Amino acid sequence: MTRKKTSADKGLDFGILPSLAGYQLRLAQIAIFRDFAAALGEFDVTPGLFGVIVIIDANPGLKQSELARAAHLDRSTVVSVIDNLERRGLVERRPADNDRRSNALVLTPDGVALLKKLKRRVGEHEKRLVEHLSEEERATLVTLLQKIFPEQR
Amino acid sequence: MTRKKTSADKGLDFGILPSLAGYQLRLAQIAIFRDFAAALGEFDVTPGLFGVIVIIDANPGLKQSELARAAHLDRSTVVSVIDNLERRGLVERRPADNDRRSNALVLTPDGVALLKKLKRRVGEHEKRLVEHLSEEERATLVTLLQKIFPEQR
DNA sequence: GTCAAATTGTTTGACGTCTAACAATATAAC
DNA sequence: GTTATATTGTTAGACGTCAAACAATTTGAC
Repeated sequence: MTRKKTSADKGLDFGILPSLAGYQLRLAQIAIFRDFAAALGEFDVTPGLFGVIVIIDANPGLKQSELARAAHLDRSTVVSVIDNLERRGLVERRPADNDRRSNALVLTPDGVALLKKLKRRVGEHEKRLVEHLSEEERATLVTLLQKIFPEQR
Repeated sequence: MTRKKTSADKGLDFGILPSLAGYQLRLAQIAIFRDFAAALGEFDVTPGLFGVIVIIDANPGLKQSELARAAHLDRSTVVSVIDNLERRGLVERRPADNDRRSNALVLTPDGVALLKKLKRRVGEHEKRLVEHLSEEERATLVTLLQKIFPEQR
């Protein structure tokens, strides 16, 4: 027996949680988000927002719906995300060719410039993230992560 | 060169994202959340809420602040979480001994009964989660995850 | 013992996300 | 060609989370 339920000391009992891969992943995610926010807080950019900017940069002219699918966001969420980025002058909605319903998304020069700074910060963040992993372990981690619900991507 | 930026086909370019461990972790997390929601949607329980119930069960009488720290939630978030669980008759706030500021949290019999059902569902979910991993790979994954920002836990 | 500092639970307001509904437009069936 | 169906962007409403401020209470310094 490792720990009595009724123990009065500060060490809490986490029940089955630590044995669940989903829980460990969630813990890692929370820690990552914290470090990411601390590293990029000055720019008001979350991991999700960073992903959106990278995807627009790599696919100029893509439509909001395509962005939604790529970034695992709802179409309605993309509306407010792009509202946000457009208000900040980082992204532009242009009329799309051949489809008067759609907007073609492009990064503005300011957006491109910001992305450059963000990439440097994210690089440093990523370095801290894998600080206690060897390069081989890092590669293994990525491989294993990709084996989780691969049918969903 | 693997893909032209200006390609007009559906395959989007994800830029540096796939090379980031943080991004792969985020993708896995999103997929896990989806499956969890599908598996437990009927009970209106998220991974975080499940964790809260497990922790209360394993540490009856703990205070809201202790729960907040354990579950990585803000104190103010715990208020609404417990409001929710108390409204559903799953958790009870009792006056704590020796501290008139604090509440001692305990699961009601209904809460204990629900937890039992939840655990079965979560077990099935966890099984799907590691479906494409060998037992050894699963253990490795957990070990590697624990090496990410270990100082934060 | 008194009084400053810390802790606890709470409220309020903000933010990001989702779902459901809608109008405009495009596509497919016939 | 006309008409039904699907897709796109949007709004409105809900939910979960956080941070800041607050009153009640406890703890610690002296």
